[in-house]
Amino acid sequence: MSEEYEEALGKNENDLDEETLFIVSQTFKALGDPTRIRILNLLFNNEYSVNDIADILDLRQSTVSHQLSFLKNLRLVKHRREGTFLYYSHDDEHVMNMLKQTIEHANHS
Amino acid sequence: MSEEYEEALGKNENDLDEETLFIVSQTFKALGDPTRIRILNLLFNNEYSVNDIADILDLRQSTVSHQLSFLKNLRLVKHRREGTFLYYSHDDEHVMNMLKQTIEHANHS
DNA sequence: CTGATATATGCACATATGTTCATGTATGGT
DNA sequence: ACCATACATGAACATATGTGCATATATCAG
Repeated sequence: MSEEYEEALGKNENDLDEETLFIVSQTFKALGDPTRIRILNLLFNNEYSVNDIADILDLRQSTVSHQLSFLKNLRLVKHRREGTFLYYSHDDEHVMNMLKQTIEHANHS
Repeated sequence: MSEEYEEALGKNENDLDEETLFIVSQTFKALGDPTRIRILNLLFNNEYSVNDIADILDLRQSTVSHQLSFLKNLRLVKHRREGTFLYYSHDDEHVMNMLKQTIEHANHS
């Protein structure tokens, strides 16, 4: 048994509390789906309505709406109403930066 | 129809190619599970054998083994053999940095 | 070679997830 | 009030995912 092991056992200094674990996993889970990545990637520079997103990415309206709802619950996107239109935009700089970094990291590999 | 929309339609400058999409989503998916987060978090500073990890995190040996296999396929961890023991350690600084940042981000929120 | 320990792996199972269809709600125009 | 358009939502479905059991493989000691 290593000393590191003995050091780790008992103390849960090395482990994460349940709430942190939940928030972190939810955040990454949001970025773990191709459709949501495409949507967030589209929102990097501009805001778009639900139907705009569906048309540009060739997705069903309901699919986009469900995913935007998911992202909105996690406060990764926000929206602004204009008549019957809802214009969505990103709302978490930290997450958007991670996404950008990872996309770049993936592109030159 | 917005100008941004017209700008985006047709050009897929705004969309990601399939391979990038796959790599990025796989990477984030790896971080989207509480068990894998706990394992990677444990590996921040030290290497541990499979049974060490199972004992410390109170998980089944097969669960840990399965998840390490998952992480190893994505090159997020590597291992070093010593007799019958396999000592696992992290193998992707970029991913570990993202994890650390996100944990800190979650903790003071 | 045998036994003991450490780890990996295939299968089965329960649950989670993503998409679609159908329909509901909301807003504005006439 | 009615219709048209934009979006949301619930249910159903197929697929993906995480875990556990049982078993296979690997390495070493004797």
